[in-house]
Amino acid sequence: MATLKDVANAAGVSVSTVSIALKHDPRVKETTKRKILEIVDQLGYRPNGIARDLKMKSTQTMAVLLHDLGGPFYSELVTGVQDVALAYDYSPIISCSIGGKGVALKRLLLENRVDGAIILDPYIEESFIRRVASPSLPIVLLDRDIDLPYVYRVTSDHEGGAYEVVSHLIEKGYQRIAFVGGPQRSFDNQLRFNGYKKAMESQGKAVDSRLIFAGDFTEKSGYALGLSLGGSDKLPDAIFAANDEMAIGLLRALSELGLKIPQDIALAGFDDIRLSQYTVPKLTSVHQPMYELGIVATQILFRALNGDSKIEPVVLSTQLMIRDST
Amino acid sequence: MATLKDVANAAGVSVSTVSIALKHDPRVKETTKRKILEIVDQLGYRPNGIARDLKMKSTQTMAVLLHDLGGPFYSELVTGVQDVALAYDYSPIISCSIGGKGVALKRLLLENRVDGAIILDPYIEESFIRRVASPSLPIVLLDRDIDLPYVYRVTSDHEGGAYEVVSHLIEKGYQRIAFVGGPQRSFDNQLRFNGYKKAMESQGKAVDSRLIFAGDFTEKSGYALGLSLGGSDKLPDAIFAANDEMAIGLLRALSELGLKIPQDIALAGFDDIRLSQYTVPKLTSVHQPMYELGIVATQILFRALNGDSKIEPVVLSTQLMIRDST
DNA sequence: ATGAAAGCGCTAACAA
DNA sequence: TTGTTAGCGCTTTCAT
Repeated sequence: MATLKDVANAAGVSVSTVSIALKHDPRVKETTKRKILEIVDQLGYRPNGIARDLKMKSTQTMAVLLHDLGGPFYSELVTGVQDVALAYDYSPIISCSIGGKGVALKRLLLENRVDGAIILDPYIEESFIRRVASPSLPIVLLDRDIDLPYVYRVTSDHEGGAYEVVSHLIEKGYQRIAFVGGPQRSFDNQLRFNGYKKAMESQGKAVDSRLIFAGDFTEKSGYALGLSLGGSDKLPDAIFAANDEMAIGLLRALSELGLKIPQDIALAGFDDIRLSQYTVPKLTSVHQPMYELGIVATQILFRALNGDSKIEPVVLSTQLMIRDST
Repeated sequence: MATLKDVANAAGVSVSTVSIALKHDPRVKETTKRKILEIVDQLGYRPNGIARDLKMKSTQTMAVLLHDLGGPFYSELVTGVQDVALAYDYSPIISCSIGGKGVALKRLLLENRVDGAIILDPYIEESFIRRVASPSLPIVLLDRDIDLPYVYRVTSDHEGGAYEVVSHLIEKGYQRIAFVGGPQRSFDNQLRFNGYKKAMESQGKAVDSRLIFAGDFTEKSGYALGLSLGGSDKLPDAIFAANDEMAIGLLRALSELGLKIPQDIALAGFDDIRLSQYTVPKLTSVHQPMYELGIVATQILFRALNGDSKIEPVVLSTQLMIRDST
């Protein structure tokens, strides 16, 4: 692998001349520059970014840490991130923690291989985030509620979205509206539950604990719950599932039990994953602005990178997608 | 940011002692080590990976270059990559080219920021790949047919999968089987067409050019084609779409036209995306072994990284998923 | 217009 | 058991 020095030697000039010549610095004569470029080509010289990063103390790279790539919105999120990063001449690199035992995490964040990070991963521990966040490594945290220095927050309005969809159910005249939640410790889930609760209470409906069920955000858990629910005698007349995966599981189970949706029981989800437009009936859901989330998160990261530390948490509005299941 | 030197000074020892102490090298006395560790903690010292990479001329990092993350299989692929990479103590970093104008590509591959790469992106140009592939940067190319030094190939058996699904249609008794293809220049598409052709010819059916249609792998193109096809007088009795997206578009269009599937017309896709299990009727498709693809690609990359350059292209078998649309 | 030299933070061979 | 030193490939200040 040819280095700057090799090029310099071959061209009969010094490394510094080559270095600046490659930046098209006007200080170097046209003729020498041309010669240098020729040799670069001939030797197949490629700059060593690592050496450059070391010298510059900057990588022009930011990490986007996702739990897994399977989720339906990551693509949109990353597109948003990229659109902003590009303008700053930064490259986002994506890493998913699942299965990686945190090796990549450590390499990227703990060992200064990136200038900043955007994290959407409920499984990365708060202690780790606390440890790595610093003025030289600001972190934007999505969908989590952790208040730490050098950590900035952006989230969708889970509570508002849930409030809206449940209000919609109430308006439609449904009386006994069940909530099928995800993991208790999930921040999103809590907010969605809060929205459910507030919507119910604002209509003078007390939250009935017999109408609260817990799944784990998987389709499977929704399916299981749907089977037991559908078989019980006191069926609710509507269900708000805290995410679409579970809603789809519920839908499948209830349909198999011969229940008509929404006539026998209405069903709404959250996330607006692609599948919800294809189920029969199409699923009412709440859309999260993932692209905007990516945009905003990245903008905030750059503000922090530029020394701005007074950044308030941002909450982005969701959008209710009314379809045929309600 | 504290450096090794800072730690050394504070501990009253030399940098090399600190350096090896942090690797738990038995050469350094327990007591000094303990003191060093204490200072490390106190100063919040974090090793600078960049400096290390420079010295070591190795990043223990590999790039996984995807076109976008929206695809349904990337998650599985990456999981496969990670499972193998972990065993070699390597970290995969993912980058998607879409929208990035190749900035990230250049930074990663051209400037030696990774030790190797796995590429699944039909839009990265051959000339670029040729330029960057080298003994010190081997590349594993997925689903492409480019024969270059230091470039190794792994692909699903697109042709075989297509052959199998079309044979299945023939066995079922369908006579006029149409092919709805993707972009002409797509390597996958060509192979799938070859499979279609071979299956037809092996049954003595000539390929009828009036039964060959071209879309662009999007649902939208399938939908448009479906509308025009469904409205024509000479409807085929089965369609093999070169991917599920188009098949789903076709399905939607044909259903809207009141055609019954598979009674009026049968339909099969390719890729086995998640959605195909949820359409009505469920879509017959061909499953690609994405996880294995990730595994095999990564294994090959490590073989190459270890100096093995005699590596034959690998083709992995697909699996026919017969569902209700045929 | 070009060169010499220092130094980014680390590792490892060699000395002590 | 610990320290000295050179050097990875680059950028940049200061001379010339």
